[in-house]
Amino acid sequence: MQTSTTEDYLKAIFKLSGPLKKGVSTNAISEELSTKASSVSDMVKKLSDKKLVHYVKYQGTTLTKEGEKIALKVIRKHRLWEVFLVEKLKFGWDEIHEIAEQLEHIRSPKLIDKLDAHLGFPKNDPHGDPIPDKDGLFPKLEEFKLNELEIGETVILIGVSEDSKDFLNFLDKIGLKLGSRIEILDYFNFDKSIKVKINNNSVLTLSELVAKNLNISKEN
Amino acid sequence: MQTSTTEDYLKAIFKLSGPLKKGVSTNAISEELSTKASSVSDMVKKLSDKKLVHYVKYQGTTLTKEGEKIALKVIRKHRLWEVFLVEKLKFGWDEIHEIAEQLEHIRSPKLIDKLDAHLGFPKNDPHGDPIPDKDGLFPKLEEFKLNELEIGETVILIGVSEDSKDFLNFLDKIGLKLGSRIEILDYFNFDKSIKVKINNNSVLTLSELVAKNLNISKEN
DNA sequence: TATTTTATTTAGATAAGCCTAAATTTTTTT
DNA sequence: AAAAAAATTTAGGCTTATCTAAATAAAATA
Repeated sequence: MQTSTTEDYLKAIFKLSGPLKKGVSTNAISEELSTKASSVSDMVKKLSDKKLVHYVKYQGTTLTKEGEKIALKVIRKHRLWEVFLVEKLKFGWDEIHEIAEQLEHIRSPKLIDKLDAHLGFPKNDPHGDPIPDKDGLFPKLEEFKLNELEIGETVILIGVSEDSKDFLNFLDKIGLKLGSRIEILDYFNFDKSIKVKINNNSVLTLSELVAKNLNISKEN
Repeated sequence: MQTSTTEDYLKAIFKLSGPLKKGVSTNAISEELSTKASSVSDMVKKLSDKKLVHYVKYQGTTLTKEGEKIALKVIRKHRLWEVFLVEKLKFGWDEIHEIAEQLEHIRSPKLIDKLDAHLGFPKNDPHGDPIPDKDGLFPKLEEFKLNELEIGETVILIGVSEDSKDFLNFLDKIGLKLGSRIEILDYFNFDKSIKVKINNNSVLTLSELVAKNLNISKEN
């Protein structure tokens, strides 16, 4: 049975890993949890002993299957409690985070299932974030094509519908990878090309053909 | 800001002090909290440094004003959460104690006030125990023990003084619930057992131990 | 490439709570 | 009142999670 500190670490690592499950730096964790890097070094070593994370010195940390399972349970609890605080207790959505940070550590599977039922099995928390189900699965992401969006939206690349070498090389060249953030800047009707900003960085224009082959999703 | 261990100690001392605010022995505390006497010795010394208890070596412990204030806040939270678990989440009254033991440590004055309102400002928890108000005051109500009555009287079960699973299961088995009507049929002096009729229905004999742990009231 | 800067890890302490074993005080029994 | 028993406290350790300061590795820059 893990401590609530362990749960906080796993949750932080999950959050920082992002959709691509990238390795997380010691400094990033220490900032997220407001502790010192040395404390994090200590702790990830211990989590590694418990097989909750993969950790190689100087090379960042990722969650194991088991670690992710725990993280998702905590996130589920956090978000369900947030729904409770807003829907039932009439809190403002801006004052619930700290309270949910405490409630998320309450240990009782039966409690969280009953809470879930009491709330009508919500799919999202008051901030719009998805609530993992009992098995740690997020409600399925709605997939879009890049050319089905509005100007101003920001999305994440989650796949491609075309896997020719040419196409993949092209994506590589413009710096688009799975998990890349794409912001829609403009849409040119005459040839249906789309001006985008990639990873808050380079700005370029994608042809309709390219846009149609990018599978994207709103952030999770 | 006190830790949840501190809160557990203060709550235990409050409970063990009884209505006469008697000094509490180290052993009694260690038994209540399932720790060793030596740990309690350590701890009460620290609580004394923080002015939460009066402690004189070998002479027992009592709460200070401040210590009692904190204890009452924790008890208030515990009992309000118990109401929530039974009324809103439909838990059985015999399965809520452990969960409330955790919830009672959640820190947020606003949360507990909103919870109180959400529940309709209840005066008693599901076991019938009174809930202290925001200022730590108990609602005044006339309570009796079952073994303090005359033959022929009829009363209502409003609470229990013992919440072990065994006891609650026992009550369940003989059909005693909060609100049950109990008629005193006979009183056997030799072992102080009491013959009663429950809900105008079953007739049985309750031992002195059981009788002492039933809180009853003449009105409803 | 050499040097500087940044990130990370190690070493050594600390505080809270808990434990066992031994010492001491209080209470009970003879 | 003396001896035995019970209750309590002290001494010395342990674990978790934290910290500061120093050492080391990696990355960035000249």
